[in-house]
Amino acid sequence: MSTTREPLSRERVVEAALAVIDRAGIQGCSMRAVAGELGVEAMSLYHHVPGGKDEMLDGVVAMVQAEFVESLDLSDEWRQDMGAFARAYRDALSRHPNVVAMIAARPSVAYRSSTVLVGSLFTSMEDAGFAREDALRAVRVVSRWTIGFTLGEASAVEDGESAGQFDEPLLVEVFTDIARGEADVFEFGLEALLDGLEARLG
Amino acid sequence: MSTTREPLSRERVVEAALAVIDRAGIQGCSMRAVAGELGVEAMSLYHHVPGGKDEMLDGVVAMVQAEFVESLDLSDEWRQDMGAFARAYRDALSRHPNVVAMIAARPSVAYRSSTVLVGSLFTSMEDAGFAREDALRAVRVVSRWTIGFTLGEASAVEDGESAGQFDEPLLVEVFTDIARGEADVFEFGLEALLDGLEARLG
DNA sequence: ACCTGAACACCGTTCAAGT
DNA sequence: ACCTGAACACCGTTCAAGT
Repeated sequence: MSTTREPLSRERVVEAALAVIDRAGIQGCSMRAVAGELGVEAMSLYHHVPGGKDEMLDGVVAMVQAEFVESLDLSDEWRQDMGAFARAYRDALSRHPNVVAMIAARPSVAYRSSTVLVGSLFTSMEDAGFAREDALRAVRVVSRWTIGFTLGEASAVEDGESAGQFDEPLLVEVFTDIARGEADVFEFGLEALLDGLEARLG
Repeated sequence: MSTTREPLSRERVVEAALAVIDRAGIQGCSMRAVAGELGVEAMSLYHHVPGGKDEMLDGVVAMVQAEFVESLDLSDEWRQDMGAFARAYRDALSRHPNVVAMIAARPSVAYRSSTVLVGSLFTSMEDAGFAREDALRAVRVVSRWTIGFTLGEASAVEDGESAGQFDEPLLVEVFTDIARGEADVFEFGLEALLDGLEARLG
């Protein structure tokens, strides 16, 4: 431990919270634990996150979301961009599996921090010939689907380990499959969905 | 309040927990609150739910899931059954919006209580000519998609009320749309996904 | 057998006090 | 200005004790 007294800040608090969540889950993310991560007392956090724990967790969601948005290159070709969006989103969420459920429960925080992205996808689709209404729906369907899929995936990993406990052969098969990883199921579903959207063009 | 001393049971405890969750959310579902619902002290619950709060919440998920599975009639025609499955699932989850996030975080409990259903969908698809692998994937994709969609929908209702707070016109539009209800977005996405799956036949 | 009172080790948060 | 000690009102859970 260095004695350097880097001063606390909103960003450092949120970073520490993300580190604790990645390591110990949301359950383990008490104000006291985050403070401990920073070598500080719990009460100090409130000076930088006045809204308390809720604001801190909102900050964590926004940070993960921002990481992902910045990592994404768009081409203005709707199908490619939709695919890139879904795959990059899944990648980002896989790096922080314990955050996925938080994102799912805070869609407005997620939308807010990806305005540019959603807007770009939306105009790409309109340019390609989708009805305005369908473009709006499609963006929401794909982002929802990706969150939903990754959410299940995040909690399925631990469940997969107990596949043998099922007495129904089909369930054993399903959960063994899950434990092997889900990348191909994700691709299968994504392509099916994009095919279905493409059929609605014009 | 009658003085009838209907004895406590596992089922009554789980029912009371569901009632509290529907009314006050998961946050409000403390052991003390559930006990209060039953006119009993918190410590009494442990005699009927030895695993404590976790087991109680698992029971709530299983109960909502069972309600839904029992309400569903299947026809053995895969596309119709997939659609009926997704729509009935969304309906059931809409009746208990505060439970949706719990289901998303407990996929194994959900699967366990719908073995028969998953098995039936699976064989319908195989009968229709889907490869075994694709049928497995398809069942998972559709159930995930439905959970993910409904999850966002459940928390979007409250978010929709604050649509005006966004400074980006597109976001205002998106969230106003959400507040109006999402049935048509659900139908749009579901039909697109089923179209995409159908294209993979044979 | 079923229920409970008191207690333990936690939690988020407040607020007056320290430097 | 920034941090903290002590305290408050909660929480899940244990266990010996009551009926």
